Amino acid sequence: MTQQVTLEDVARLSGVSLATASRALNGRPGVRDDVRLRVSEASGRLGFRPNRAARNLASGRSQVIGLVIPSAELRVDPYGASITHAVGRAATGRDHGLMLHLAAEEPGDTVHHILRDGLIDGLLISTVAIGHPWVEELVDARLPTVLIGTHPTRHDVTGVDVENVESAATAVTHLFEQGCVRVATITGRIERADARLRVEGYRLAHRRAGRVVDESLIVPGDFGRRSGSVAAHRLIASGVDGVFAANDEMAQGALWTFTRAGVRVPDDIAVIGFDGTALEEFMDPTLSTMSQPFDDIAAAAVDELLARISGRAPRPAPIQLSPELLIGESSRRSSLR
Amino acid sequence: MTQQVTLEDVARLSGVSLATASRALNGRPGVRDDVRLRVSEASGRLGFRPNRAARNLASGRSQVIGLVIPSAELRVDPYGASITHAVGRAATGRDHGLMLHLAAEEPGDTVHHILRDGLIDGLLISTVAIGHPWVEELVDARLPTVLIGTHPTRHDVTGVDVENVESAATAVTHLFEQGCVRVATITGRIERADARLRVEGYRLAHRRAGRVVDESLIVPGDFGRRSGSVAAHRLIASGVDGVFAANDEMAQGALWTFTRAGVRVPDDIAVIGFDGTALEEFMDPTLSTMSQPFDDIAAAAVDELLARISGRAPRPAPIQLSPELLIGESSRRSSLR
DNA sequence: TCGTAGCATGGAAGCGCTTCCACGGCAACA
DNA sequence: TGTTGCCGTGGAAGCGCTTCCATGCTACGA
Repeated sequence: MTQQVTLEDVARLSGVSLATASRALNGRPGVRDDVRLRVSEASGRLGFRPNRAARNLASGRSQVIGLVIPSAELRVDPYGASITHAVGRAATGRDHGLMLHLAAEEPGDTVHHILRDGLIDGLLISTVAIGHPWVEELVDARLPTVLIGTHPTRHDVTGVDVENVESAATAVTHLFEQGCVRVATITGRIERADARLRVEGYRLAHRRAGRVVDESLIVPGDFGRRSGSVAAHRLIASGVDGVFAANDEMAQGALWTFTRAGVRVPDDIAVIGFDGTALEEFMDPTLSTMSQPFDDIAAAAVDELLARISGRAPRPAPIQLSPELLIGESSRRSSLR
Repeated sequence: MTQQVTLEDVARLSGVSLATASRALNGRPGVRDDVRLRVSEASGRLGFRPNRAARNLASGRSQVIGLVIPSAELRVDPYGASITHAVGRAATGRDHGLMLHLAAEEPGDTVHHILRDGLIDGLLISTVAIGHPWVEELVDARLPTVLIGTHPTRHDVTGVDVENVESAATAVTHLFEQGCVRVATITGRIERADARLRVEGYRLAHRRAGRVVDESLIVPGDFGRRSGSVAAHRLIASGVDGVFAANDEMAQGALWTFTRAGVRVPDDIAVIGFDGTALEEFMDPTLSTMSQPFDDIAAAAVDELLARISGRAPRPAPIQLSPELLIGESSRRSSLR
């Protein structure tokens, strides 16, 4: 019903065999130019749309890649939307479709679905999903896979990520440069590699500045807005004058708490986040952040995945990109410079 | 490579024919219970994963539906993420995959991609995409389609939406109840049906309250945060004490402008939005809104689409759901009650 | 002039599954 | 006991495409 014009029709109309018609339309070599033209013209005239399923079955490739992202992330964290968006663009730009797999909490079920859904050539797994036990199963399945993010333990699979340590250090150093002397950090879920690496960057910045880290200022969070708010509460009494939150959501939560508590940002406490998901405009104050190059990350991830799918598989090696320091009002202390 | 266990292996191991094995695994009638059990056991033992492409080719169904959503929407408007998320859940819950189609600005290309991608059984088109000229092409393609939202002109295709007029009226009435006497509205892109319907609701509320609409208080916006901010600027001098924004993004933009300008919310001006995409917590002040039942919308849309796919196609009729009034600080005027 | 390489083309075999149809066996009926 | 009918099963024909292989042709060099 949806399909009726088949390759055979095209072949017949252009007076060639199925084989030739197929070759002509797929740009395979060994077809005379005039024939190719005739076929493609016939195809156009008939409104031929190749049946993907058949092509997939015959060729073993579907031209579709999957993206696994935890259900909750897409809903509440702009990071998920940003990544999804960027991956979608990247996939489309490379003539591939994108199957979205929302990973529920229940483990096995998801994996089963994804693998059974078989019709994907490869899989992209978002950071936020890494650490879920079922991710292991996926990675172990014989399906080309690339992570978006850094896996805490496994190095047998390629991950594309921002350079977390150096970026976090940049953020903290920026606070130092604004005159902050006592800088805290609100961490992400510490099981996650990126969360740990950002703490490491926090330490690195201190080391570089010749300062000593006050361990009590490393406050655990979970990347959620609420946890940023809670952490901020704890920090108000601790005499800090700068806060580096491991993502923008927590930074926003902290900002909210500070504002409510009458703490002036950035004058009393300067704040900087990470990700670049909070629109820099239309917040009060606008948020400083390390903005992730989502499009570049997605492009790199998709390219890497396609390479693996087509067998051009270099050995797994992390790909790292650099975020950009965006200075907003939450950390700009003109008075203190 | 990714696939090696075929139905034939399962059939052989369980000592039945392909036909029976297929029937057994698909729950088709006409298979003795013990045979069915034997087959499913063999399937499990071999780790059989049916090849989707083959199944699709043979059955003509792919168990995959597509979601079209404008590229930009997913990135900047939480509405897109919310819808995508909800649809993903709904599709998965009904044992269907979800292909994500990010609609670029360029028209033809997108359509071509989507249709060529053929391997979807049906299509969901998000509100935000409605109005784009290429949507017409999609709707006209012989592919089951359901809209999420209301199409401004076409009624030959089913749409699932919130009851916009009544909901908008509820929001505005709520402002009246808080003591507002001069209420403005910031509209969405007026080409869109929902934008128009919400203005209609705004008028309806006035009519019900026996008030007359001041046309100058109907300020055009485009659903973007910035336009809310710009509109708010215009409104500050107009002596309004209440604003109904056609979505939360614009409400947030307005809130930002008001706060910057020293206008107290809700005391000077009360604000209410629409959508429920702004987290009600962690804003200052927290935003009142008409919260859309995203999950219900998605479920209804997917169900409707699946019905059409399987031929159980009732004639196109809009399905309408009701949002919920969530009262936040931006409109709660305890002092005035 | 013949042999041979090389190219464009067609034939046909699948890819792995679903499903129509025919068949054999059994129970229920006359 | 013979007939009818149903149920469970297997055979086999595709679904629409890709691709291997064989074929015929042209063009070239010997």
